[in-house]
Amino acid sequence: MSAAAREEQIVAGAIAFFSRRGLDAQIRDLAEEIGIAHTLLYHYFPTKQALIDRVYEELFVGRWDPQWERLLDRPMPIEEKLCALYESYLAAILTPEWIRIIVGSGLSDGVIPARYFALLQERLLPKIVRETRKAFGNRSRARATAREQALLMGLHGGLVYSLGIWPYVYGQAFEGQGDPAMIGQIIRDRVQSYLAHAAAVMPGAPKPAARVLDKAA
Amino acid sequence: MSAAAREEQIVAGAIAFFSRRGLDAQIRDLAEEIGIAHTLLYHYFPTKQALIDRVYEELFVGRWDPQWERLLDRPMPIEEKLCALYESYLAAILTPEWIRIIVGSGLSDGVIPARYFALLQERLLPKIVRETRKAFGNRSRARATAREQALLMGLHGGLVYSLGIWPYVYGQAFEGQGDPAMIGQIIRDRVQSYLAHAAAVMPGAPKPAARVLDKAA
DNA sequence: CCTACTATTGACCGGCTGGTAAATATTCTC
DNA sequence: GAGAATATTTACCAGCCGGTCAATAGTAGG
Repeated sequence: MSAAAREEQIVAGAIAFFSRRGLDAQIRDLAEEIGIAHTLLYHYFPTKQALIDRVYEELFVGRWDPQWERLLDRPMPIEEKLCALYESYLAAILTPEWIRIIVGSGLSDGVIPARYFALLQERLLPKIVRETRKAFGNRSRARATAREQALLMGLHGGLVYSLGIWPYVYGQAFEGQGDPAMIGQIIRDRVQSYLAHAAAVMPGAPKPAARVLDKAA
Repeated sequence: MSAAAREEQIVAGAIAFFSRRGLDAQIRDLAEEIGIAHTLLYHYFPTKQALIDRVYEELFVGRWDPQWERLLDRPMPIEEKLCALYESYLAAILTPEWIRIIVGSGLSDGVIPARYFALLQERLLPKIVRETRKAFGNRSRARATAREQALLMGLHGGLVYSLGIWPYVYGQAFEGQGDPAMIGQIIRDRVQSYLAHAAAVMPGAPKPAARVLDKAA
């Protein structure tokens, strides 16, 4: 087997293996799963950490799509924009490998989430807040308020949690899992739910704690 | 030191230790942290697993509050009901120990989340769906639809993710962290966002994919 | 005090861990 | 097809892991 092909096989095997068994799992087991002696790994990667770094590159850098940032600048209704963004974003990250490895890394040394969320917080989230404001006629360029951030994290986290962590970390199935149409419906519902309350948390919004639904109770 | 006090000290130490280092961490390190020989642990717990089981009891069974189920039956506006429920529920679970240990267990054998979420899915979530329907005049007793479940998981997951996983698993601070007033505000915003779209996903709701905000874009 | 019980410890075991060193198998080049 | 380069393996090491065992320190009751 050629060196390049072997290396790819090792990286692919490592992604599958570490996502199932955690980054602390033993490289001897990984080697056995691939069908090689564990020492051969050291021919391609100097240490276990180097292999893990390579997994990070493949999974988190490699799956980041610069289109996501540009998508928010396109002239579309805000709801369509957010739905399109999350359809594309979630399609990239909602795999057992991505979810389990970033969560596992968060529980251990946390370097992977630290690097990844710096990217997310810098490139994507502030832009979403700004576009949300624009959609409601709010031209403010001020930094997102705590409430705006929290509401957006509710949208973002709600999707990642229910479609990623829930099935792949907790092993809980949900109705419609694996059905792209249902995923699209869930995204749309969550985006609409986000937008329905977005205006209330923007800077200069009236009556912060108004109970909008008393009449319905 | 009395046997009972020593045992409590060990359990408390184990909760703090395992939450920081993961359930795979070595009991020798735990013993050193407590200030005892690691063999003394075996005087109080026959195996490492027995100690972990005890941690589960203390943390997940011990913190479950039967009031949560009853709270949903009280005659209050739905928004107040959900805010009160999540204030109390999140106060119990939003600690590094609770969050990190349940997530860590999910990544390894998954027995703790399996047991815990069975409780949640049986005792709390269906009742929330039913109360939400009632608040909007929908008397249906049918099982929650996939969209209803997903929207509720959006509320639930959005809160757990942004207030629990984000800080305690990913180590990302958020504005207002540790401020009870801000937590209350975030809960209220998320509950209002949930309720604002709840009617649209109930059984018999009109126009599933209507774009409610086109005009705003 | 002495005895019996229990809390606590140090020494140790077998198996596993990341990593090294050297030997062997394979492939490529001329 | 010889020789060099490299892919791959076998044998090994030092340290760590959960767990056992027997010895010691401490304490409560008579």
